[in-house]
Amino acid sequence: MPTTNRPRRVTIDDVARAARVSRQTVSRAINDKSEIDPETRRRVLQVAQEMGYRPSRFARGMVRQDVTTLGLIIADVLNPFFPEVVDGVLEAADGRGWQVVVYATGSERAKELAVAEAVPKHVDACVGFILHEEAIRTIASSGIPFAVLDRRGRDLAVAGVDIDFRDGIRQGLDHLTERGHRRIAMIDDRAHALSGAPHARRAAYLAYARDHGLPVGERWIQPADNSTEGGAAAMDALLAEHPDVTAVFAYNDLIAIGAMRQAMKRGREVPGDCAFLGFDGLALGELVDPMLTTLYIDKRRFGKLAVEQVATLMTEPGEVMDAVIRPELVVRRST
Amino acid sequence: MPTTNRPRRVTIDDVARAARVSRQTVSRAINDKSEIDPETRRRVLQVAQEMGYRPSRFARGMVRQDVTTLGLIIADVLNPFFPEVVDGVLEAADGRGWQVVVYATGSERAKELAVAEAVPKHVDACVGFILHEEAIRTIASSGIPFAVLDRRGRDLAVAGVDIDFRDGIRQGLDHLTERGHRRIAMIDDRAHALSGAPHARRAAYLAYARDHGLPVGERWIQPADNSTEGGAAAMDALLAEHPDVTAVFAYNDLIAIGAMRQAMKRGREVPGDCAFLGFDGLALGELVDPMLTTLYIDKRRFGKLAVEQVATLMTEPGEVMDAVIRPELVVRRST
DNA sequence: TTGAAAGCGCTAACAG
DNA sequence: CTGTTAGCGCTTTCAA
Repeated sequence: MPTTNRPRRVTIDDVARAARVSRQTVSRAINDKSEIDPETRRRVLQVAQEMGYRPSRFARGMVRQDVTTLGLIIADVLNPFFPEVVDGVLEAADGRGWQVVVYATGSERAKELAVAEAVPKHVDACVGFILHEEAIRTIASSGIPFAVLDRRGRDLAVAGVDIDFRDGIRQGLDHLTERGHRRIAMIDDRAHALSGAPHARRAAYLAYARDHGLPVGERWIQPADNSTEGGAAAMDALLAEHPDVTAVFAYNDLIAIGAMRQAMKRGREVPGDCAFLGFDGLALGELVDPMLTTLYIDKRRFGKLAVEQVATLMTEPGEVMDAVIRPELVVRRST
Repeated sequence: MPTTNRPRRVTIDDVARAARVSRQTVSRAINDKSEIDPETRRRVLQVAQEMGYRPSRFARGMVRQDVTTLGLIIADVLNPFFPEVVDGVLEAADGRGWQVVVYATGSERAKELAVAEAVPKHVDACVGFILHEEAIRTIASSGIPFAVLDRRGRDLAVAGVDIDFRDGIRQGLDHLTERGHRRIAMIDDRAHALSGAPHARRAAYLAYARDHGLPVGERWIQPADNSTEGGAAAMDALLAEHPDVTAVFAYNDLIAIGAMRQAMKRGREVPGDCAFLGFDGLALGELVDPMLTTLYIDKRRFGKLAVEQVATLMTEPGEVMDAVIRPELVVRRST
């Protein structure tokens, strides 16, 4: 067996002993305090370095209650919607000196629940984009300051940010009908539709169609996976069922782009034969051809607002705040 | 003044006292241990809930040394290169039950140094995409397990992943020369060029041009901001200086896309008048028109490998590993 | 400038 | 099933 065999971590006491000083003095050296002889400090630091000493962040955190860690729950970093939200959150957190721990759930129920269970043990506060209400409740009931990133009008007693989908969709569909469109289909996010979560986009689309006497309804809603590939596949299905469609309103830009490209591949001219309207306002929308008309939402602000809410909750516990983000129609070439 | 005035946090002892049990029993209830009467548990949980008790993660971490927190340093989430890296890191970390704390530096020297200084205090291990060597050294010397995400062939005694830019660029430029191109310009990342960090892409481009007698060199390198806008601006500058350019090799896909679109706006046909070659292989490259030829690198794997390296370092301290990612030429329509 | 004592809040191990 | 005893590793008093 080896001569040295200590799985135990090197502690401040070990260093103190080796440097022949009190652990207090080691602490002073490590933390760069002033009340210490420069020479002593040098020696202590030297010894600490050699021994590979690293202060335990738990022991330190225990006595100085000053670091705040924020949990950030998102669905999927690969969906370009989220990096912008994350950026807003990181910036707001950084401004407060907070650490940010990121969790991705893929919006899967089991994963959301698992994260909801674990998160409160590891962070001081949390903001999250969460589909399943049960997961939201789990976090809320843990008692940590918490804001949902997409309250979707849920009347839970939880702080959060709402996006005014209804108004956004009115803007978007007004725009399409003004351009003369009537057979406006919707390509929806399948996972969202199946989750049982409130679905303002879908509801607003149906309500608008009804109120304006458009010849469309449930049967003009085509489900899709949340990706460009999903949008493409859904477009094929849509064209098969409703070849006379003249405009498509998509759940988001990613799906819209996939659908639009597929339509073009199938020989449709955009926007001549079929117009496309997205939702989110991804940077991506300006890079495709034709550039995508979309309902822009300020995703960085979205993230920031949620952080501001939990910041308030840290001082004003129990407060239930809300904030609303209003989408803005950005007309480009696809409509 | 208010009757209740306790800024002090509710501790396990407070709950124990209120529930008239030992704090051990409270601990058992909170942690869902089996050795406890269900009725006692219920009561204790109830009291804890009412008092707003939340276990201190520091105190807990102190006695159970089981949570591992990984620091992840990136430049910018908004650059689509990073979400993929982050995804790989999150997945690898999640598989090990690790938490991930994310820091964005914008590759700015001051910010990188600040993060490098702070990170070791807050995490157990770290992987980072860091431009400035001084920041790398700071983290390395802190003693935490650490792997750089982009070692760039630096001969530091630090674990990390290398990307074989030299080979990638050979593949890319071979492809362009086979297509008959000779006046191949490069659009470079200005910040990288100015940082003093090793710059394999630039070096490989120049070496290739020299070795193959291409009529280009330093003066055919145009600096750009790292964005599509940056690429567009650089393309204008490039066309002004070298109107006879027939192909552009860009620092990355983002810049390539910006440059390509600008060239088209200026009346150049792509790839007829001017071909474009990117680097990174972003999903984005398939969405633009024409689709971008690029040197694909597996960014998720990139992140994963780095995590594997620090995982090894946790058990095998001091080991200096490396891994290499080889770019792969993906020929699409822009060349 | 240095050291000794006193906890921070929690759980593991053992005893009852 | 429940309580008691020991720390986990560090910093903040306070004295020397």
